[in-house]
Amino acid sequence: MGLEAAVGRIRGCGYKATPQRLAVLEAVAAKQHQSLEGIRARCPEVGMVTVYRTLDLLSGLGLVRRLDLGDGSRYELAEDHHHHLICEGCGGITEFEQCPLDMRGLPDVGGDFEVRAHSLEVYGTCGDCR
Amino acid sequence: MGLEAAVGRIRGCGYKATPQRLAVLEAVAAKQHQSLEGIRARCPEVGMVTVYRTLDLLSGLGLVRRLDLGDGSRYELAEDHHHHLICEGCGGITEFEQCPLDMRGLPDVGGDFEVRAHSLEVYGTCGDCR
DNA sequence: CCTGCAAATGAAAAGAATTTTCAATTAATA
DNA sequence: TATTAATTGAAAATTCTTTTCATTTGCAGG
Repeated sequence: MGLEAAVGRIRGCGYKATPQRLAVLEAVAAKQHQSLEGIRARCPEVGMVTVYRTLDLLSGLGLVRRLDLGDGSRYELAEDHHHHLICEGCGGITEFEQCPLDMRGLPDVGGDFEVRAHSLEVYGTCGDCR
Repeated sequence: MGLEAAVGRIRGCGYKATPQRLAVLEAVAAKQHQSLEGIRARCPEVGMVTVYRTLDLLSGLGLVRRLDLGDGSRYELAEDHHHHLICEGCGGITEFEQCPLDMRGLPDVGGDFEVRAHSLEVYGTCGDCR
C-alpha cells in the first residue's frame, strides 16, 4: 500500500492525516519488525506520546501489525500475508509467504469457529548460525 | 508432568525446590493462559518479585511457557504441543492438539534453517459469539 | 540429626514503560 | 478564510519490571 492509499484510509475512517502520523508510518515502513525504539529513532521529531498513540491507531486501522516474537513488541507494515522464521542464534527474522497450513480437519474450525486470521512463527537456527 | 517430576527437574538443574516455586507452579497449573495478575491471585503468599523471578526460571527450565496473544503476557503449563484458537468476541482461548502444518516445501526450512519449534495462533469468532 | 553456606526471598528503592491530563496547535470542512 | 473538533506534546501520574541488599532457608555433607 502506497502512502496516498494510507492517507486515504486514515481520512476515510474520519481521522486526520497529520505529518506525525505519516512520519510514524514511514518509519515503520522503512524496515520490517522494528522495535518501538527503532521506530522512534526514525522519526525523532514526533513526540513519544504521539508515537504510542499513532501505532495504536495504525494497528486499529489495519495498516500496521504488532508482533510479539519473544522480545518486546515489534511492528511491521501490514501488507501481505506472511509468517516468520526466527533464528534463536542471531535473532534474525525472515519472512516467508508460503503458508503451510491446512485448517480443514481442525476440530472447531469450519464448524463453530469462524477463522479470520492466523499467525505462525517458526523458531530454530539459521544456516549461518549452524 | 506431575508435581514430583517438576521438583526433580528443578533440583536436577541445581535449583532449590522452594515452597514459593511450587506455589507459583501450581498457580500456573490451575488454569491455562492466565495473566500475571491471575497467577498472583492464586499464590498471594508469594511476593511479587519472587513471582516474576520464578516465572522466568520455570520458563527457562521449560516447565512453563510464556504466551503473547495480543493482550500482555500469559502463561501456560508446558505439557503437550498445542496451538490456540482465540475468539475476538469474548476473548476465550481454546487449545487444539492437532497440528495443521506441513513444513515440507517451505523455502529455507529443511535446507538452511533448522526448525526447533513453532507457534500458531488462529484468530476469529467462536460459535457463541456469532 | 545437626551444621554451614550458597541460593532464595521479600521489602524498598530504582528504573522503564506506558498512559493520562490539559492547554496550545492544526487539519479539514464549509 | 474562519471555524471547530481532532491532535499534539510536555509534564505528571500510573503501572510494570528489575535491582539491591539484609535476612531467611533448602539441602548436602558430616
